[in-house]
Amino acid sequence: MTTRNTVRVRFAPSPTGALHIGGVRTALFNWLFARHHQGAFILRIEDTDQTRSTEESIRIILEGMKWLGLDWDEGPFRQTDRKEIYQAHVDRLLKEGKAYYCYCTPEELDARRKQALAEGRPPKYDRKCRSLKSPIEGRTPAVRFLSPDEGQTIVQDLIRGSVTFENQQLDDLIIRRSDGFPTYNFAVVVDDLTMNITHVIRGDDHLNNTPRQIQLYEAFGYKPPEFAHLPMILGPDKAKLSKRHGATAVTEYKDLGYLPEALVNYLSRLGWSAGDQEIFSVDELIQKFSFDHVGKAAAVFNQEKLLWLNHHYIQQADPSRLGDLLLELLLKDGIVITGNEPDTAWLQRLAGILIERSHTLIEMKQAAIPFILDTITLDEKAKAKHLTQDIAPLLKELIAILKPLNPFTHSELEKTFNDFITRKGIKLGKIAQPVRVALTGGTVSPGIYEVIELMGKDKTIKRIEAALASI
RNA sequence: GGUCCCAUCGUCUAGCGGCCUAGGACGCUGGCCUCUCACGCCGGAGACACGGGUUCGAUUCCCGUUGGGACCA
Repeated sequence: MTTRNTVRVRFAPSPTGALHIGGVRTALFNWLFARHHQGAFILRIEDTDQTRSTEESIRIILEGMKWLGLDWDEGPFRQTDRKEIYQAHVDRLLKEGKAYYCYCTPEELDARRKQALAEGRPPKYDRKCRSLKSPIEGRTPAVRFLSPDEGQTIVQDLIRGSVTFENQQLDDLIIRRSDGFPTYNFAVVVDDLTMNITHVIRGDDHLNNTPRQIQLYEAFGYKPPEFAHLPMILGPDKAKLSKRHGATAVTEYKDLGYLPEALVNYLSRLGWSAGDQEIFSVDELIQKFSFDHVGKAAAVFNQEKLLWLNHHYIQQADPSRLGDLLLELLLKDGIVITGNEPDTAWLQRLAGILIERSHTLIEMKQAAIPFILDTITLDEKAKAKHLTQDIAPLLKELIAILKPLNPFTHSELEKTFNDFITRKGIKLGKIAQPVRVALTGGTVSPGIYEVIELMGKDKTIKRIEAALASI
């Protein structure tokens, strides 16, 4: 193993809420890159904001990652466990004269900023405290990084090429707040360099933070890692994706009946491509992923396409898995009671006939209900249209024919129905639709023979009788 | 406001100077199939933001404009 060249990447979410779509995409690209290069994927929890961080969020994030199959090799590390490390690094910069104490209060800073603006000067920190000879009594200082004020800092980005920042534009970053906590930009650098991260892959909302981070690496005498800033994911209104755009948390997608592979496939194609290919297995993604084909422009999240992919993966899914997932949802809704589960093989067959019409597992569950429940309610419109007086005699006759039918199978049913309509001189639709309404309550269902076969003789006859009674 | 980023069909994207009368996918739409709805199959509408350059030749390179976005404040 060539340690020197081993790729090490990390995903570093803040546990201040659910695991969001944008975060998942960042995690996914990191993970794909790591797996592609047989490197390490490290999970780090950025929980220094203790007022907003919760254990519950951490749990939800880990659960979401597991659900998607994004396994990590190291961690989860927590920033709150690493306070001494940040402290040591602050001390080092202080000792080397690369950082200094700042006693300015937010009010003072704000006043001077406004004044600078009013006088037409850039609102940059004026380094007032740098020349301070002794501490100001009664105040706890923050620590600022003494950043170079000449020259340029160039970010070499794997996606964007080189991006140049004038050092003059960057002011002396606070690295430790007066409450003793390290600031975000500082903690990230200390973490990434102590964890030997080789590639920092994150959203491009961090691009502007990058030059100051590079300066910190240099102050510590380290070579900065490679950077790759991914384009943002937007809502349909082209604003940054947020809660008001509907479901944004991974757990919501799970609850909505999406398969993890659909979400992974969809997200992988948001900002990345491999020619005309749309469908990718995880192995293919790992094999084909590279930054060469990651785009620069932000991408709008498109529910419809996700739905299409979900449908695709439902159709591809293993029947036993679908049966299990279906059962899980039915139990959750109390449609099926524990201890009274339907036969596994039967459930799998049921799932099998429902997949064509199911874009989500929830749709599948809905369509499964008439097959499980003892009684159903007929849709009023469907009933009015198909369960009419003139149909009643036909249904009665049909019951008489079905009762002795054995075996009660698709092919036998098809034969029976064909004989029946030939004898009656009617089209199949004339009888199939009323039967469909009687059996499922509505006008939409899988093929009528599939429905009848799976429902079984007893239920079929009972329902047609019930429908007749309601006419 | 300052800094930085971005710009191909409604959306995701292919395109890395001539293969482009711009390809694929979702969505939309016409038709076929058909016991309903779907699935599937066949077809259609639909884009290089604008203006300058560079070049024999620009979607592709450069500059500007416009329009989005992010970060900081």
